[in-house]
Amino acid sequence: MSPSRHSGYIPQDIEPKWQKVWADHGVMKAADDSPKPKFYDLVMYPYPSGDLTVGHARNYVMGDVLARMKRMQGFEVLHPFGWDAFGLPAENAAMKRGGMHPETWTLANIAKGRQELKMMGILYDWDREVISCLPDYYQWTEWLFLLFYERGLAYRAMAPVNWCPVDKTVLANEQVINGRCWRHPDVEVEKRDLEQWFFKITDYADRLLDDLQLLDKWPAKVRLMQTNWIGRSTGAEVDFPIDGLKGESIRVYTTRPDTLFGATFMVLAPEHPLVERITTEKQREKVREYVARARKASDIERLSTEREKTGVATGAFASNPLNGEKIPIWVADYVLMTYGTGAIMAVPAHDERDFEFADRYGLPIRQVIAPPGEPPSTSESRELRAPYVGPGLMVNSGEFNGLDSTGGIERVIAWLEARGLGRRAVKYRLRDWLISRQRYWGSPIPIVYCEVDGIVPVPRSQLPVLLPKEYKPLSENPGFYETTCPTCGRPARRETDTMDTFIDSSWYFLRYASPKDATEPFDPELANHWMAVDQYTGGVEHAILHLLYSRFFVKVLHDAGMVNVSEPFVRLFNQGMVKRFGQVMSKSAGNGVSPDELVSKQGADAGRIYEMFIGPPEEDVEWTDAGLNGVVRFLQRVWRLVMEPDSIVVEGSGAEGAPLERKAAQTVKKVTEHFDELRFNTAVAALMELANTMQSHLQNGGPRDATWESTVRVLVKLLNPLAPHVSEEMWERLGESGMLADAPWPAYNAAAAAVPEVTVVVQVSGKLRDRLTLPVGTPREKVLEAALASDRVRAAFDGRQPSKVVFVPDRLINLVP
RNA sequence: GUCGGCGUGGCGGAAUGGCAGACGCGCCAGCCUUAGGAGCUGGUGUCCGAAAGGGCGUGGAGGUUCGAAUCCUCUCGCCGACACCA
Repeated sequence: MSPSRHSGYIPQDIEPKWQKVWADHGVMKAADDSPKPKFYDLVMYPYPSGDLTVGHARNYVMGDVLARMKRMQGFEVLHPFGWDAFGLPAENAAMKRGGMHPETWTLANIAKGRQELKMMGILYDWDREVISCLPDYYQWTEWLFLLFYERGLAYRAMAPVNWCPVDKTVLANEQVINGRCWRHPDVEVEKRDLEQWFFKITDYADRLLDDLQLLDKWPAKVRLMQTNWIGRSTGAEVDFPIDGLKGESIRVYTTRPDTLFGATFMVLAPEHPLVERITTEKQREKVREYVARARKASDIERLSTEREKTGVATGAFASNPLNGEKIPIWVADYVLMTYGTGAIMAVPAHDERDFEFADRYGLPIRQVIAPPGEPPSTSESRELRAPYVGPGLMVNSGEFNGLDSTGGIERVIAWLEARGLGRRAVKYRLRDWLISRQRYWGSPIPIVYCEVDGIVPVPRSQLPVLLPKEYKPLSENPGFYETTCPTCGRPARRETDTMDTFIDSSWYFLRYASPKDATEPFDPELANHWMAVDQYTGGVEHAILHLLYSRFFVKVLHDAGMVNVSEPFVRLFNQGMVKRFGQVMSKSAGNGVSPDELVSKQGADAGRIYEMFIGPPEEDVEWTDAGLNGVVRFLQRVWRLVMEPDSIVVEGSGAEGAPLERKAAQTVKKVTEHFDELRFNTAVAALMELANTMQSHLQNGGPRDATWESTVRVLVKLLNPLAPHVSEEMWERLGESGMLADAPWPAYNAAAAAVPEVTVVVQVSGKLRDRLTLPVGTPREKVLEAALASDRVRAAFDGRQPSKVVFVPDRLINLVP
């Protein structure tokens, strides 16, 4: 793009200049001991994939705009950046490049990414940069693992785990989507029984759920997603004695104790430990065959709701503790071993799944809840067409008949508790967090296995457990795993799994508070100073994973006395993605625009404004070159207004100055509020309006007086967070002293911004005829007088007189002829 | 299936319950130019009208209100999350 005929400004001339000035002055360095109020402005640290496009940059520009404004407003702003640098893509990329070390690839991408962010004019306190794959970070990840271990929150267990056959590692539940690997939507995960490390996030389920209420500045959607993910349900555990096995019973969990009389059979999950013991001789072969088949089936098959339910009778019976009735015990794979007790009482009349199963296998269906307003069906027949799952009146339920089912829940629980047959219980969908990964490129788990002492945590004095230089699986590297027991000194074996990278990212925001601390993960005093994060910006894809894990970490650290806050992020914002040609922008998709390309053509400032103006920040937006050109035009017009006002052709003569003054004040108000609310698109629009007003002012022959001069400075200042280079350059050329980045944000002049008038809507016969702008406090008679004086109102009356005048709320009068 | 969100010009989108369409893109006309994918000016929801002005308009149908894109009910369409969690 060539410069226009007007001299204009050339971004390539001024952008590097100011970037250097800001760096030399340490503009975004955060002082720990500042007397100013703090503002912690954080963007989710990215994976250094080497694929940074202007699409990703949009997120960082948002953070930068806010940081720059908050700084000018007098806050001590902490605006740090770092890299989520461990993880599989580095290993994959390294393998593709013939055995290159993942670290080489990762650090090269980081160096490049850092440059690209700087050329966009985005300012961070780079002294606080965090790189999760370097020992001075991951040694503290190890340290924190030990803390979790000491607090009983890290345990090793044999469990059926999700195994991704492509990545050759296990996955957390959160990383399995519809039974497939989160990284490979085409690859089904397999079930394997393995000894793995878990973090006991379920211990915190209640607090993670309850504290969501404190997060009133989070999107409701994210809170809802976390609520559903934690999935708390309340009900009762009930023991059903097994026929012929004295003293033994099957424990089930139900949320509907009120339907207990309707339990006509029981179902065990195929993996249930009692299956083998209770099955009768006659059914043994069938049951074994069924269980074997169920174990082999993938989760995708098992969890499909489309599929018809299958099952097989064990031949055994149990008795209903409430009425002693004998009911058959079945095995079916629609019951999951991983939820509740792995066994259910089936109430086909009031549960859709049980109904479907009973219907298929001809099992009895007995109504025990009558829908409100319907006569209860007296029979125990199978005539019911569909299960009724709502509340109602308890029927066929012995002594509980006639009770409302909602209250009945409590009554039945009390009955069971009094006799020791059951008890109130709370269950969660949330499972413990599987953190082991069978990969090289991650934080080592600081554990040693000794034949004598068993599981031995590596003492803190022996941290860090360093990754070996040689890139090959840790389990095939004797130099790494051969060690001695820290307790007894005998030969022992190191844990060769590494930690899920989501552990690294669960505490990085704390490390920013004291990134160079060599004695602990973070300095509690500094962490307490900077926490909580005032503004956290990142993609919705982390609504559950990262945001739930981070909340869990902070609660644990809070309990350990290391931080005061119990929630890390005060305000959360999920930005939309940038698309181009209808697809999410990325280098690999071939539709990416690199910061390089943008800066060398239209300049960083135009790009920054365009990213903010392109659409609402939370929406996905489409990048177009035409739209970008519009912003280039806007910036050149601003330059002309500020630097070359003489070049604007005057077509009128004389104009009042008052509108200019008020417009400026209103723009300050709008831009300040819109930035605070992250409504960047409308903030840009407000600045465009101001520029348009200023241009009209000159074209109409308005004076370039003191009002004009101050309006110019307001425009240049308000523009600074969005287009820092060009506004800084204009500021200097206007002869102002000091950097604009250091100048105070324009005063929020409420009086000037407020409209001193009130608008009165005049209706005649219920139809809007005119609007009058009157001074605040105008008496009623005067309002009426003004209304009747209006041409439009007179025309509506068509010569007649109003017969009735109604003053309805403040801003309206209603005239009826 | 369950839960949640969203439907406004040719396009992206504005609008504390108060003149719908700010701002920008695109398009049209004019000016300026040797030229323009540069710049400037004006116009641009739709229908009637030369104009003034008026009718109709925020997916659809009702409702609340003096007044609804906005609040309520139903409905259609799109998008997202979860999906046998007892």
